[in-house]
Amino acid sequence: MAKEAAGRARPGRAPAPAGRRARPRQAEVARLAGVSQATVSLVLSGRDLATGRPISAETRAKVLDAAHSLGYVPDPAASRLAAARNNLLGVFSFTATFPTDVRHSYYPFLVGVEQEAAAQGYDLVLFTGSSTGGAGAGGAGALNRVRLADGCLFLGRHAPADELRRLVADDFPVVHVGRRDEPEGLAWVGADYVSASREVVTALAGLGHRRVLLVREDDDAPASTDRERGFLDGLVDSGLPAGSDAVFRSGDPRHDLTADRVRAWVAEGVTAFVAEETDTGAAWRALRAAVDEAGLDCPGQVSLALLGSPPADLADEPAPMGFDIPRPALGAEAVRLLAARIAGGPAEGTLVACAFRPGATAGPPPAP
Amino acid sequence: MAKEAAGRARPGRAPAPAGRRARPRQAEVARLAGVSQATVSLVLSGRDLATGRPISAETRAKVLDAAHSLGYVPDPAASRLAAARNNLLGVFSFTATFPTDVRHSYYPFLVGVEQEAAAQGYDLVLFTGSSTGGAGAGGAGALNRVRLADGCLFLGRHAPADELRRLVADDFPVVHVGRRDEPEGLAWVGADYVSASREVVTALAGLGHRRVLLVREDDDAPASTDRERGFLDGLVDSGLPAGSDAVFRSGDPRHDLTADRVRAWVAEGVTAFVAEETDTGAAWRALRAAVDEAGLDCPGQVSLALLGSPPADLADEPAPMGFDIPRPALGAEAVRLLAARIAGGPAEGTLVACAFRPGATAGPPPAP
DNA sequence: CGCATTACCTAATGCGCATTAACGAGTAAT
DNA sequence: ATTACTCGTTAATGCGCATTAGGTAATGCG
Repeated sequence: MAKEAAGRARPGRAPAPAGRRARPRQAEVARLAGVSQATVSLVLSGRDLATGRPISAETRAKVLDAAHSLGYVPDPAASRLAAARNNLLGVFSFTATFPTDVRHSYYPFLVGVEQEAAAQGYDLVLFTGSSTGGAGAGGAGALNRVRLADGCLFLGRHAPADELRRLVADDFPVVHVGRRDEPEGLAWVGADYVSASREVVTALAGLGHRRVLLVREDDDAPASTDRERGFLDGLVDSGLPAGSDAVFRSGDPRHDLTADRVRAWVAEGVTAFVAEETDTGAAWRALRAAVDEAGLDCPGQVSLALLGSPPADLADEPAPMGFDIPRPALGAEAVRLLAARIAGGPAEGTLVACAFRPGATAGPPPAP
Repeated sequence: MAKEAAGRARPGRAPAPAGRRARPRQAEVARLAGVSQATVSLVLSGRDLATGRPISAETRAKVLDAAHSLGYVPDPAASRLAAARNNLLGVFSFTATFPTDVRHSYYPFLVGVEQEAAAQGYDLVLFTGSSTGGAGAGGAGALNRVRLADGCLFLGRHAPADELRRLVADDFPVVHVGRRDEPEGLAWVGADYVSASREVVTALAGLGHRRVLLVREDDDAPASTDRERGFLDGLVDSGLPAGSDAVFRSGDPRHDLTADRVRAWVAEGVTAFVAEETDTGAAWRALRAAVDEAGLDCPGQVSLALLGSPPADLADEPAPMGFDIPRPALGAEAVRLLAARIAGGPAEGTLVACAFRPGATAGPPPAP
């Protein structure tokens, strides 16, 4: 393995790619402090104190001073390559981040993420779904860019299962935001729709309602399924009939949910309606419209509830009974879980409780 | 530089950190394809075609096959280390980033930043003012953390001049969001308040107003100065008197701007009032309140305009005439400028045009 | 006073990839 | 046949950092 002693050429890197050469390396710090690069590494990583590796206070000070005066910052790529960590947490979003309607869900989440990340000593790397930067080509291995960070959060329903699976299989710390069973061993955090929905139904029952109807769309996402389950659980808990006629499922609520139909239900004894929350809020909109058109007074003659938050454009209307997804809390919890994963913790799923919202659309049922 | 031939120890890395060892390296691909690692790198990066470095089709195919069958994905950390750049753009905010009131200005900006960054092939690193991650201590050299990125955007008025100066002096690519003259050679992007303000005045003049008054706070930030200049320019352009009595400056508009004073101005012939925009919106609030209290009908008896966007809590009132800062555009422009800086471009300042907003608070002056 | 500690520090090495001088094999030109 | 190239591929090297076996004073012990 001896090197050729002869005067071979020296390939390697070109001297200086012109750009900025200002960023100081550990070597410069070492030179300035009059020590070796290894010592600089030891001091700056604090590994000396932690592992009982003795470094004299004088040397420490010299190194620290030199590093500070040079404005030294470790190169994250190098740290990472050297099998350490870089205090960077990735955030990869699959949803279109930009349309205005997402503003209301993505940002609050980010607030929580940022706060908790800061608390844990991490900075954030925002990976953009459409970005083609970095190594792999745009579409295919785009997800691999995240490996630069110590771990990564994934947002949005459309995370490609196979790529995620690969990451998980390689034991790269990943946390998905939103319940997800797909890749085995994937950690996730999600809102507890089941409990929150149950609570809404319980509140309605507590007000005296005996017949409650759920209006939901024709979608089998976990978010929908969970809400229905919670709804039915709530009915059962309150001793109310939870048959299949307690749920009205429609692929197009705007057309199927007519005023006539609402009147018919009311005639049958239904006094409260519950709508699931979706991206578009179609079920809720249809319900409101139908009730209005049927000439029914909302808190007076029928009670309404929404299993989630109202769409942004209806924010100025009186708040419906329902619950709010604690997005900042969700973000914070995701970060906590991710940090735990990075530290070697298990890949578990975590539910975060939603906040019940009494609202102004529910009251006692009308006297018979 | 000859290596010690003697049987020295071999320190280096521990054999295998247990965890993820499954990921194939270029070396494995090379072995499977029966070529060298260098060839794999050349083929996979496509650098052979680009730089005219010829690689036989046969070899290419062998390498590609091997890579595919092994599920090879490049390690971004290694790529970035070897390439001396990391395709990371920093975003450092000095304002409290996440408190609710900033929500409305920070996020739209970030939208533009992210979009343009993605387009340019960069990912984003969000540095948090309070985060203590990384090497340097928290408070003092916190700004140095940003050096981990290829360049950095700075938001907020309170960027410490000396630290910024240091970065600029080291030729670290920096772009400040908001006009700024402080550190010589600092690149910045800002909204063109001068033109936008002038446009508002011109619109008012076009409606027939001959006496227009600017209400501003007692602050000499560029943002305020620019607005005043644009205001005065607009008056001059329209052949209106632009004396010092066209501007009312107050350290505390809430107390100084009374209904009586407004009545007096109106009696003197003032038919339109313009308020500058500030963080708190104090001038605009005071103006609205005083006009209301004076019992003046807004579009009818006096016209009002705001040099900027109304504060978030007044978003539901009728939109005032004025202009909107195109925050996404500003963000995008900032990224473009930063990318140019990284590529070795000059440190220039750039203005982005604001969008005129007709609003509903201005009309023709009342007949005399 | 000689040898074993102890306290501090440094040399050497590799992580995975990109880069480039150089080399071997053809092929064309002299 | 020797030189002059072109083509295709490889060996060697380093990016910046972390890691660890030693080395070298300074100190302890009998």
